[in-house]
Amino acid sequence: MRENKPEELTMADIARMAGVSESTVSRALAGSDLVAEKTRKRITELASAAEYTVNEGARSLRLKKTKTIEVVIPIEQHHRHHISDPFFLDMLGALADAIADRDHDMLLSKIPPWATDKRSNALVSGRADGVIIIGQSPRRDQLREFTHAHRRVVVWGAHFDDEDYTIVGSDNHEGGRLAAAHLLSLGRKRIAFLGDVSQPEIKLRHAGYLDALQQAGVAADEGLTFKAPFDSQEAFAAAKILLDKKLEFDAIFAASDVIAMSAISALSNAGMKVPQDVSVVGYDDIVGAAWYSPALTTVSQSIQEGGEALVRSLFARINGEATASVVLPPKLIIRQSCGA
Amino acid sequence: MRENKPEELTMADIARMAGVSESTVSRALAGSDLVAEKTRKRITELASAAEYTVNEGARSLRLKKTKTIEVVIPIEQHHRHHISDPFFLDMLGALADAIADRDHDMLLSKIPPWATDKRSNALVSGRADGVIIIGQSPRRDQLREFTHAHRRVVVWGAHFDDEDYTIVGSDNHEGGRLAAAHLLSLGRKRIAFLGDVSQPEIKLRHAGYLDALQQAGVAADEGLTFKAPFDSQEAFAAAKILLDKKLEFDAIFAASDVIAMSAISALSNAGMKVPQDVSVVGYDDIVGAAWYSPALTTVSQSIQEGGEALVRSLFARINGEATASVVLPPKLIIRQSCGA
DNA sequence: CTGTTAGCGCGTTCAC
DNA sequence: GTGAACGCGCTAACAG
Repeated sequence: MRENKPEELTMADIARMAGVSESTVSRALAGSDLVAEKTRKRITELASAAEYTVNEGARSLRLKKTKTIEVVIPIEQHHRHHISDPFFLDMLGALADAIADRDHDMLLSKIPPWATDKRSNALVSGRADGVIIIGQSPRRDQLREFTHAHRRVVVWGAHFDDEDYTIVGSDNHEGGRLAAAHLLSLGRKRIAFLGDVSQPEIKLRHAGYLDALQQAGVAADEGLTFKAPFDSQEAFAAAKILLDKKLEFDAIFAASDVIAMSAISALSNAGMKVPQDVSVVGYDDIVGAAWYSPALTTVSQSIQEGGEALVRSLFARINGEATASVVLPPKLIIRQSCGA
Repeated sequence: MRENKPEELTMADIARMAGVSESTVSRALAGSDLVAEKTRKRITELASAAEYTVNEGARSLRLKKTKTIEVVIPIEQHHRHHISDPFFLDMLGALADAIADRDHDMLLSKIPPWATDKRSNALVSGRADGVIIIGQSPRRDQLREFTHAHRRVVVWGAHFDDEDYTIVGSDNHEGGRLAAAHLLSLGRKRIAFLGDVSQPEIKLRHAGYLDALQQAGVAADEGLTFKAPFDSQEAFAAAKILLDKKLEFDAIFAASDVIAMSAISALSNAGMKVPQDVSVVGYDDIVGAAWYSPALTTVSQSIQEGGEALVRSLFARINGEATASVVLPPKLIIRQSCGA
């Protein structure tokens, strides 16, 4: 196996080969017009022939820019079963595109930067120019402290009036309202809510759901709200409780598509039909939603735009500009799980 | 908003504050025992009080090690619909853990390193110490050329005798055999195959399926093999073709769980029951598989171990050790979609 | 045990 | 237009 080691080639080598100084090579490769057109051409050709590439590390050190963005995303493993909501992969894809478009690298981390037990904060250790955090962590205070201490940070999550950092996210309250309103318009009145309201985004979706009920003059039944975590297995369990308690209900608003699917499984195992017996609407519009059986009616978050907005805001902050939070409009996608 | 800028603190600053030389600070922070216990303690405390962190960029330049691993993963968007097989997220999570365990960073890229149109190869531009490539690309020749030119690379994929790079993956042939054998043991004989056999891994699963048929003395019907891509939408369409052609079949072996789920949707839309009318087995054991309705019988790839094996092999190669490819044993997970 | 010196690979003044 | 010198922040070799 032939072993090329072009990585050992340095700018000085190219300079020597071209019979010019390092400075000239540097300028030529940077496309500076301070260098004669013909020498520039000669140098660039020589460099590419030698498969030379500038050492980004050295360049970063000199320029004090790493051209990399850190993305912190809470993909965690639970026992043997992983919580792997497709939402995260979609978001990751969107971010990867937006970051690559700006010619930067993406550093992926599962651990929030304030958890200093492992590697230190990428921002202060000079490994990244900015940080995107997906989701307000369970420890809100730590997130707040971090965003206060560093300006090159944006976060994806729910909007609250008391947060003063830049946050990008969809209008969860409106999303919840849309879902419940749709269910109500179909004549459903006993709508169960499945989702962990201790999470900011879910809390807002729940609030929107309550508002829709109120607007429709339908009394909300506290007993129909289930604090189900974003985990298929436990969502399934929660749905079973709903059934076992023999509560009267004709619809389910699930805080995520994964929860919705798990609930539908539980229902069908119990012999109940969706949408005939109960209507179900999910949240996220993950890929599987359209091809589930029945196809899932759900609230779409336009993750693509979300990722782009996050990256745009972050670069603005890196450039010292002021940024406002952005609220993306959710969209109700009507398919078959509601029967209309 | 108070703006700390600890990132501007340099080692020289700490040295000055402590009244020692930079070298001593460097040694102290590195935990070297060449420095007196008490001065070391004084320095580390001073540093952490000042919220100083070593600049990793400068350190990398000096050490010629970046402590970061590039992961190339083909998460692509198709029109409006993304191909986001949960498999990738699971793999990403496993890799993130294995890489973090070794105190390294993870650079995520969607573009293979040989596509030089955008940023250059992270390996030669000194942004990463090694590369993990998920999946043999459609351009096998480019992958081969790349692996021949660089030694610090491992790839996840299918094993073929003619490949001479280090490859980690599960035994796809055996997986396919397991799935088909299970179906046959249930008395199913007309087993359709749904999967894109132009992909190496799928091709092997198909071969295993054919072997199982032969071992059982059941004639394979070429007409039952469908070249379905790994995309929910198109898998759904493929399943419909199967139905529309009114082919006689009593089972489906799908090359992925996503395909299996799509197929089940198509079947149930057509009024066919799973597993009563047709048995279905998938591949991957993604999270949703267990909570799907019916719960999916599938072949599990133990992605967790796969990720660990990839990283272990890569670090071995980085250290100059020779590495052999590793084949992980797949496991049949029996649930309800086969009726047994 | 500690300080001094040197240089990792590059971009950028400032001369010529 | 081009080159020489300097330094980004750090670690390692060499003295002492």
